[in-house]
Amino acid sequence: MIKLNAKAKSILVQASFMDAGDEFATAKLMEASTITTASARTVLFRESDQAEHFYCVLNGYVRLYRLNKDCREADVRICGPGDTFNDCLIFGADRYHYHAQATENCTFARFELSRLRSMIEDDPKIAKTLMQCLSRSLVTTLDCVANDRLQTAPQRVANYLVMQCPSDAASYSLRLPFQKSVLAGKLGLAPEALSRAFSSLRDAGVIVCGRVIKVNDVAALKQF
Amino acid sequence: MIKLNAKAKSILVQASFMDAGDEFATAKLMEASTITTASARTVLFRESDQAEHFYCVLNGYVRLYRLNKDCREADVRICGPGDTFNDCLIFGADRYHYHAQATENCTFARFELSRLRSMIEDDPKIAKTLMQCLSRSLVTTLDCVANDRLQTAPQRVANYLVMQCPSDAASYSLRLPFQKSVLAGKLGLAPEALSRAFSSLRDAGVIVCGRVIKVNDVAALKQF
DNA sequence: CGAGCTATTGAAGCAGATCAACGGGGGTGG
DNA sequence: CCACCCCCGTTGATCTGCTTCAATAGCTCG
Repeated sequence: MIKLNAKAKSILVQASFMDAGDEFATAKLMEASTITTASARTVLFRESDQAEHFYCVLNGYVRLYRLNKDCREADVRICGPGDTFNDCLIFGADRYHYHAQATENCTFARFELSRLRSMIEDDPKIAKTLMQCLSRSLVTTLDCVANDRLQTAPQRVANYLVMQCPSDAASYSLRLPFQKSVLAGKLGLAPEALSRAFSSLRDAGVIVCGRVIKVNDVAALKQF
Repeated sequence: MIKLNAKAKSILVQASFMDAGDEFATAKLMEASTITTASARTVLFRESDQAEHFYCVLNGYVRLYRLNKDCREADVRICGPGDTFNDCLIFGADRYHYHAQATENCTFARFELSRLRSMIEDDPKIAKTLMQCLSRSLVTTLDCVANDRLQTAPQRVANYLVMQCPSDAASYSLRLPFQKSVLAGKLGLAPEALSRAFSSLRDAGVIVCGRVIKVNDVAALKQF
């Protein structure tokens, strides 16, 4: 166990999952957390392992994914700084629903599920906080289903770029916070399909240069 | 407003979303509910309408769906008796995230979001109940993403049939509780694709006769 | 500077959507 | 009660979009 350093603490406090409680509730949660790290490609847990922890990502990105019987992988979610996962286990099954793998060196705040359960019984503020986590996870996942079912590859990419756009900017530049293959997985695409989607957006003023993506006309992307 | 009749009440009590609270909490929830009905094809609310209610289905099936900009529809979830929806709005956005339409004549227990919020603050048991709802919704939706991304049409149908199978039966017969087009939407398929998926399962001992489906070999389906 | 991984591009194959036509069953009205 | 009609479901044909496979180029990190 590593003691909370200043940066981790600040991310944890800023993480939206903390912002519902009052100071007292925040302090209690903070005190119940254990900071852990995982190096790139580490598998944090596997589907149907005994469930033990709820996580809040402080640093890096985590893939949550499933396997089919041919062992092909499909991401169900990518979690970055401030995101929580395993919220569905607090009052749910006692087994993980997916595999989790660090895409790079990562830092987490980790909470024992059993301890969270008893904190919730005692403090409605904490319950509220965790309900907000659950809501966010659910909305994210619903959006994912809708996007998968309604949008083509270029539309998904355009949509992602629009979502990342700082408010009301007409054009902007973005450095991807992870590898393109991670973005492909997040969007439910093969890496090749992502690459082709980017090229098809070139006409709409999207210029890709390594991890840096330049969006010349946000409004045009929204049409896509 | 319609008074709870015996059947509606029994479904509501049995609905898993009630089973976490003690009798007192259950009574409070029951008292806060309004029973409403919707006739076939009624749209209950539309995406980005002002959010007002949390629902528990007592009877019938509801489609939750989104539209793309060409107005093509895609279901994100089908809710039947005992299922809840709009749990993500209790501590979330103040707008609906999808359209909702009754696929047939339906009955619901409906709760005002604002009232639920204050009940949660007062009673941790109710918070726990609603967290279980949220967890169930989230798991269902995660499964949906994973299935969409990992399985072909026949596999999705096989999986659905296996899920409906009474525990450990070697063979069984099922009457679909809704139209095939609803099942198609639930599985993220066009109706034609569902039809073809059924025929491709004929070799695996699946016989379709109108709404009745006979599954001769559940084990064989699990392989699919 | 080299090794290995990441990304791009091309070609081929496949799964599912879409369009169109037809058959049957259930509901409605006469 | 019967007949009609509409809608649901099926089947066939075509088309699009994505995956898969393969080869190559570029990056990153020892």
